[in-house]
Amino acid sequence: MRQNPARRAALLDAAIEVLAREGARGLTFRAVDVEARVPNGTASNYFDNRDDLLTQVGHRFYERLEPDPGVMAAVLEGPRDRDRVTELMHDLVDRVSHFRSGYLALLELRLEATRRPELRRLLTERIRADVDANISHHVQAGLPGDATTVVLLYLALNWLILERLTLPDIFPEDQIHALVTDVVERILPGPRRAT
Amino acid sequence: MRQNPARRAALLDAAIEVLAREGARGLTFRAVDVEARVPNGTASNYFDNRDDLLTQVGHRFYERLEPDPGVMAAVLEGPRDRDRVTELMHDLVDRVSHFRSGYLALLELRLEATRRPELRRLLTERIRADVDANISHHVQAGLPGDATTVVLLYLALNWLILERLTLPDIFPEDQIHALVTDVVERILPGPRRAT
DNA sequence: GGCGTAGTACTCTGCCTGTAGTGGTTGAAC
DNA sequence: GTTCAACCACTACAGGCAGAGTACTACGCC
Repeated sequence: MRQNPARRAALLDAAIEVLAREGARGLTFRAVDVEARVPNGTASNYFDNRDDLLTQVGHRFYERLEPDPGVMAAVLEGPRDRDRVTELMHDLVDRVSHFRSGYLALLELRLEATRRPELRRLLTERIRADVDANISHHVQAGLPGDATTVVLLYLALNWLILERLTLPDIFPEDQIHALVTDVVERILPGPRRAT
Repeated sequence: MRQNPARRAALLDAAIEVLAREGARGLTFRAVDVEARVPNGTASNYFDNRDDLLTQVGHRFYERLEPDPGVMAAVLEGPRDRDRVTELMHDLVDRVSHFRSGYLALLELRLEATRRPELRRLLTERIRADVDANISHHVQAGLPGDATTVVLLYLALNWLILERLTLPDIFPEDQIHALVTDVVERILPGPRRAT
């Protein structure tokens, strides 16, 4: 089992791309080797088996999603009203949508988690932490809405992104934007701008 | 190319089960043969190739999801207020959740649609029709809320179901129930019971 | 009796895994 | 500064395995 961390990370990033592009069906050691432009058999040297690979991909995904200090700090600026939340949600949706391969890979992992207990444990832990972090961050930033608000935004926006990335013609691009605004308006009642 | 419609349907139903259980990775002609308890090579005789198989699975899925007249009629009974909507949404979530293999198979198909234009066209068409039908049905039944309401319920509840089916420990079962109520309460403002 | 299909059996192919072996690089010890 | 050891990249290969597809036989229905 080789140890070179940079190479391991490169292999995992390649695996994310393969997952998104070819699906779970296409995720083989060989495909990872090719995607990472690395000699055949390299992935075999870094991962015990497919299960090991998938679990490490899960870890890697969240490693790459580590909080962006800039974005976090930006939330603390500006007003704390509903229009601000709308802005933040637009940013969020756009940011996640732009990491298309990552998002699709995560969906593949979710489906794989259905049959791999260890992967399921990992994803459950990370996603729950993510939701909790969103809630406390939202509340502590003094933004309007409670924990339930944040969870409902999480639900609706996630499916909206999924729809956008898998079947983009269901909701055309301009409608997506309007829908994000609608989501916040309906889920977060109250005045638009702080009075 | 064999024609027997009953056998074809049985093969497609088997394919749905395989998709849900083994994922897109496990969906091979052989696996379908085994699942349908049919001799090896049969699926080869019924489908040109993998693409053909997947597209027909998409058709079959929606064939099986044809409107349930009983459920449709039930909506027209009882009051037309928010509590009624909450009830209906609870029923909906439970009904869809119970067709676990179908829902998971559809998710697999969505991801496959990312790389198969024909499948994407098919799913786009059927899902858009589904959303539109939900909207007109809701409005014509005189239930409170407009088209946007229905779309937002669609978004939030779909992700809730996905969460429930793929990572059940994120939101424990009792919380799911409460969340459905929350979703309706927040998205559909107004009095609980008709006055 | 003929058409279509179920069922059997077999081959061919291609891909994937895992590993052995070699050469090179780096880092440490002296 | 030289030597040695450890690690790793890379090549090449063997073995395996499952799946696709197809001839062929048998059977039932019209």
